[in-house]
This record gives sequence, structure tokens and C-alpha cells, in this order.
Amino acid sequence: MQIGTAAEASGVSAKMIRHYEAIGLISSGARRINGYRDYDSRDVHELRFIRSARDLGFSLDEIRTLLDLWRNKDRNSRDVHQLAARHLADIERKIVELQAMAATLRELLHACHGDARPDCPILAGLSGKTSMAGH
Amino acid sequence: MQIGTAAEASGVSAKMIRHYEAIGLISSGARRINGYRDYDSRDVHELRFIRSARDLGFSLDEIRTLLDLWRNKDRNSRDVHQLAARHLADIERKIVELQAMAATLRELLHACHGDARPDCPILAGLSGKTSMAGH
DNA sequence: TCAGCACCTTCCTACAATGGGAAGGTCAAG
DNA sequence: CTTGACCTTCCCATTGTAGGAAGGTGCTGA
Repeated sequence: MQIGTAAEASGVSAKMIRHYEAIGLISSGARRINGYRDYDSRDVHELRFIRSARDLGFSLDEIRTLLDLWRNKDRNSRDVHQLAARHLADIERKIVELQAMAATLRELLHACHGDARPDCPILAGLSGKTSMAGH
Repeated sequence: MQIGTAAEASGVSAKMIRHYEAIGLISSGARRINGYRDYDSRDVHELRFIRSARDLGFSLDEIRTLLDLWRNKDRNSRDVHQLAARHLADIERKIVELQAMAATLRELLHACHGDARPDCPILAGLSGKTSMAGH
């Protein structure tokens, strides 16, 4: 099948499929006589794997490792577990960060009347006249 | 004061101060005879404002608007409130997304024994053999 | 048979925010 | 007069994705 069909079937855009090939995430597979890339269901399967991993927030570099492990039948499930656990920890850290931001914003929003008057605790907070959560 | 001092005082790196000037976020202020940028406490105050807003996750584009509102004494606190509320909603949406990812990851991690054996529900999940949370 | 359209190819550009580094100018202390 | 710590500009890299230009391919309908 052509790249467009593989894109549709996998949920990865044709643009991205070419990109993944360019950075060596997927192999430079077969070409037809006209130079068009040719894909089969295994390729689509792999693309879907990548797509799922992206949806879970794995970076392309992490996915590179995951793909290696996926292809390697002698792998250790410990390696996968470790990678995923580290990634989960990253996400949890990010959530905590965002929650801190959200809490501060909610506080500021609560204090700001939000009408036609110019005085605004949000701006005051940003300008450092109020307690602010650090980075 | 020189850029390095302003950087230290504001928590914004010299590199970023130059960048903010280049993109017009802050004005191209005075230069000394030798071509060095010169800053005063008002500049530092503005940089700290930017820094705080960045810490709260505002984009430089949003900060551009916030700075305009901050400088404009005839502003409407409603505008600030609206901008901040929208930003808070963005953050909350992002938190929900990350929490969904984390939940799926935790499920997969829970199912994966993570030892020397090769079979791994995490890889199976990514390859689509298990229920996965969509994007 | 040719026109048109949908597809494909490569290559370059952009985004957002930040950092790294090179090549060179400036200034104060020793 | 050298050394070192600043400063200047300019270019490049990052991460993941998209847009677009310029050109080739191939099917379909008139």
C-alpha cells in the first residue's frame, strides 16, 4: 500500500512517517518502480505501535528503545518496565508542576474581580507584590 | 546595570533577555557608549514580571498581552481575568490528559512482571493487543 | 489522446522557548 | 601589557509537527 493508505490505517500522518524513516525510527523499506514507498500490514502495525506510544507521551527517543525491545524476542521485560516506570514518574512530576500552577492561578483569579476597573491582583501577583509559587 | 546583573536580579538569563528584546517583548532600551545594554530597576521589575508569568506557564505571546495590560493604566481587569482564566483552563485540560496517560501507564506497569522473562503486557498494550486510552 | 486530479517524491521553512558556542570588542585589576 | 570577566552579534541545536514549493506518476473521463 502507499504511504497515504498506511497513514490513514495507522493514524500517523504521511509527513511523520517520512520523518520517522529519516531519523531511523523505522527502516527505509521497499520502494516501487516509480519510487513510491510501499507498506504492508506489519509496517502499519509498527506505526500503530509508535502512535500508541506517542499517545502515552513517550518521546521518539524512548520509542526507539521500545521498538528495539519489541522487535527483540530475547528481551527482558524488566527493561520495558523500567523505561515505562521512569516515563510515568516524569508524567507525575509534570502533573504536580501543572497543579501548582493551576492552584496559584486559581488564587489570583479568585482575588481579581474581573470587571471594568483597572486594579487587578493578577497583574500585581505577577509583578511580585504577592506570594508566588516558585518554579 | 549590565545585562548580567539584570539577569541575576530577575532570574531571566542574559540570553533570554536579548531574545525577548529581539522579538519585541521588551523594548530595545538604552545602550552605553561601548554598546553594552543598560538596565535600571524598572527593567528588572518587568523582567521579573515576565519570569513569574513564565513560571505560571503563560506563553510569550500571552505575556505580550499581559505586559500591555500591565503598562496600560486604563486597562480593564476583566481582560486580565479572561486571559488568565483561559490559561487556567488550558492547564487543567493538560492535567487531565496527563492523568489519563498516567492511569494507562500504571495499568500496564501493574500487569508487567518486569523480570527476566520477555513477555510484556506493556509492549502488547502498545502494539494494540489491549485496551488503550485514545488520544 | 490529452486534461485534470489525486497522489507521490524531495527539500526548505516554520513554530516555541531555550541553550551552546564562536569570533570579536571592552574594561578593570594586577 | 596581559589576563579574565564581562559584553556584542550571529549561527546552530533541540522536539515533534506542519505547510508549502517544485516536480514526477498514474488513473479516469471526455
